[in-house]
Amino acid sequence: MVCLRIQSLSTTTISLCHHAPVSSALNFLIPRLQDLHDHRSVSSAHSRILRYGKSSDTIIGNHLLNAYIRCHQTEDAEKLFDEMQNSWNVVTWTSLMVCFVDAGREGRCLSLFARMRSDVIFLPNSFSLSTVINACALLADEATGRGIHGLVEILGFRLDVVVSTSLIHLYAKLNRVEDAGLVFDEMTVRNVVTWGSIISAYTQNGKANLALHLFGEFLRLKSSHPNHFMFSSAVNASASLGRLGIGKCLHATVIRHGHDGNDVIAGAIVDMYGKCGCIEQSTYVFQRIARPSVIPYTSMIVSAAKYGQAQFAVRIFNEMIVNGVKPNEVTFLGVLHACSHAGLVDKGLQYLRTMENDHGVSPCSKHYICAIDMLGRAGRLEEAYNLSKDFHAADNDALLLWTTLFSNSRMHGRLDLATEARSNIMKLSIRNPNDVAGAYVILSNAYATAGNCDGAMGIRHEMRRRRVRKDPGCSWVEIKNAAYVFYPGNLSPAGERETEVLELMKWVGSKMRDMGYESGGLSGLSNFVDEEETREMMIGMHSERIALAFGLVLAPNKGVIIRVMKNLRICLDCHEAFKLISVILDRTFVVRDLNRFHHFSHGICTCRDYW
DNA sequence: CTAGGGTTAG
Repeated sequence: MVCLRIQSLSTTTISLCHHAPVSSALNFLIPRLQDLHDHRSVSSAHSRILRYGKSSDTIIGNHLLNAYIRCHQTEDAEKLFDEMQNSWNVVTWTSLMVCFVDAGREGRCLSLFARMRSDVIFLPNSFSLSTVINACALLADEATGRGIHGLVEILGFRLDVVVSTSLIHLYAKLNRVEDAGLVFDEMTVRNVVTWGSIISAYTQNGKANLALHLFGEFLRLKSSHPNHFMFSSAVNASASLGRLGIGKCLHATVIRHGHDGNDVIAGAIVDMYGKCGCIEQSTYVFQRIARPSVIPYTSMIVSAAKYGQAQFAVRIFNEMIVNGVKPNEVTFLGVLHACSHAGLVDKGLQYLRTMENDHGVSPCSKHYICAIDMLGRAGRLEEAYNLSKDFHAADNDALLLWTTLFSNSRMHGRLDLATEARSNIMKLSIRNPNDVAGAYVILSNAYATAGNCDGAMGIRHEMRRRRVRKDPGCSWVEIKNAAYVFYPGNLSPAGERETEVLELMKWVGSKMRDMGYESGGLSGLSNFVDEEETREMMIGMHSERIALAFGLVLAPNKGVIIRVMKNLRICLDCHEAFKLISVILDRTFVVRDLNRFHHFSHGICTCRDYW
C-alpha cells in the first residue's frame, strides 16, 4: 500500500492542473473509480492518483474513499480518511459513517457523527442524517435517535423524504409505532419507500389491520405501483391476521405485477398460507421456489409443524440439508415443534442433542423449553425436570419454563411436581413483575378446573392488585372477505343475524346433549380472562363457538370451509364440541389457535387430540 | 462524491 504525503504534494498540484495530458488522464480516472469493485484495482488507481499529485483534491479523495468502501476495505478507508484531513468535507465524513454501518460497527458511526459535530463543526446534510438514523435503528438506540430527530427539526430536514422515512423506520425498530405514525402524518411528500416503511412499521408492531388499511390507501392514490417491499409487508400483515381472503387477493396481485419470482415475497406467501390454515397452498408455492433460502424452508417446516405433519416437516428439513442450506435457530424451533405436536418425543430429543455438533446451531432456552414441553405433554415428567437442569433460564425464560412444567405436571396429575413449579413461579413473579400475566392465568385455570374457586379468586385478586392485564380472549372468522371479531358471551358483532346465530347454537347444543356431551364437563374455564368472561364461559359461550356459529349462518353452503382464528389456545371443551358439530352439520372447519391448527371433519381433528 | 422499506419463532 502506497503511503500518502498530502502536505508535501499540495503545493505542487496546482501547476499540474494545467498540464493537459495529466488532466485528461484524471478525467478518465474519475468515472473509472466509480466502477472499481476489487481491492487491487482501487489500490493501483490510488497510486496513480498519488503520482499525478491529485491526492489532496476533495472530490477525487472522496471517490477513492468510496471505492475502498465498496470493496469493504475498512482499514484502507480509515487510513485514507485520516490522510485526507486537510481536504475533508461533509461527504468525506458521511462516507466513512456509511462504511462503519456496512461493517456492522454502528457505534463507531455514531461516534464519528458526534466528532463531526464537535471537532470539525461540519453541518450534517440529509445524507449524514439518514445514515446516522439508520445506525440508531440498527442499535435500537432510542436516546440518540430521539436526539437526532430533534436535530432534524432544528436543521429543517423534516421535509426531506429520505430523512423522514428513515425516522419512520427508526421508530418502527424501537417499537414506538405511534411516533412512526406521527412522522408519517406530518410528511407532505411521500414516496413508495415512505409508504412501504409505514406499512412494515405497523405490521411489525402488531397493527396489521392498520397496515392493510394503509396499503389500500396507497393503492387508491394510484400514484405508483406497489413494489416487492410493500407486497412482502402486506402479505405478512394478512398472514398475522389469518385473513385468507386478503392473502389470496394479494397473491393474485403479486402474480399480476410480475413479482411472483421474488423469493422474499414467495417466502412470505408460504408463511401466509401456512398461517391461514392452507397447508396445500403453502406447499404449492414453496415447491415453486427455485432455490429456497433458509427462511422459506423454515416457514414450510413451521407450517407443517402447526398442522401436525411432523414427517413432512422432517422431510423438508432433510431436503434443506441436502441442498446445502444452513438451518438457523428458528428452523430448529420449527422442527422441535413438529416433533412435539406429533408426539415424536425421541426424534425431537435427538434433534436437540445433535443440532450443535451437526449443524452449528447451539440450543437456547427456547429450544429447551420446547423439548421440555414435548416431554411433559407425553407424560415423561422426570425427564422433563431433568432436562430443565441442563440450561440456565433467566427472567422471562425461567417463568416460561416453570409455567410449562406446571401445566404439564398438573395435566398428568403430578401434584408434587406441580407444587414445586408453582412456588417457583410465585418467586419469579415477585422478582420479575413484567410478563407474569401468562403465569397467573395458568395458575388461576389450575384452581378453577380443580373446583377451587377461592384459589382462583385469590389469583385474580392478586392480578388486580398488581395491575397485571391480559389480552382478552377473542376469535374471528372471515366470511366473504370481511372479518368478524367475537368476544366471549357477546353476540352483538353478528348484527341482524344475532337471533339466527343463537337459534343455531341452541339447536346444535341440544343435538350435542343427545350425543352425550356435557357443556363444561371437560375444561370450560381454561381460557379464563376476567370474572365477567368466566361467567359467560361457564354457559358455553366461548368466543370460538360464537365465531363458528356466525360463520355457519353466513355461509350455509356445505362446501365452504369455515376458518376460525383465536388468540389463545382452544380449550378441551370446545375441541370436543367442534368434533361433534362437524358430524351434526356434516361440515369442515379449521381453527387456528395460538399454537397450531385444528382441522375438524367427520368427527375427528387432525391433531388426533394431542396438542 | 455520501442516504431510506421486505420474509421465518415467541
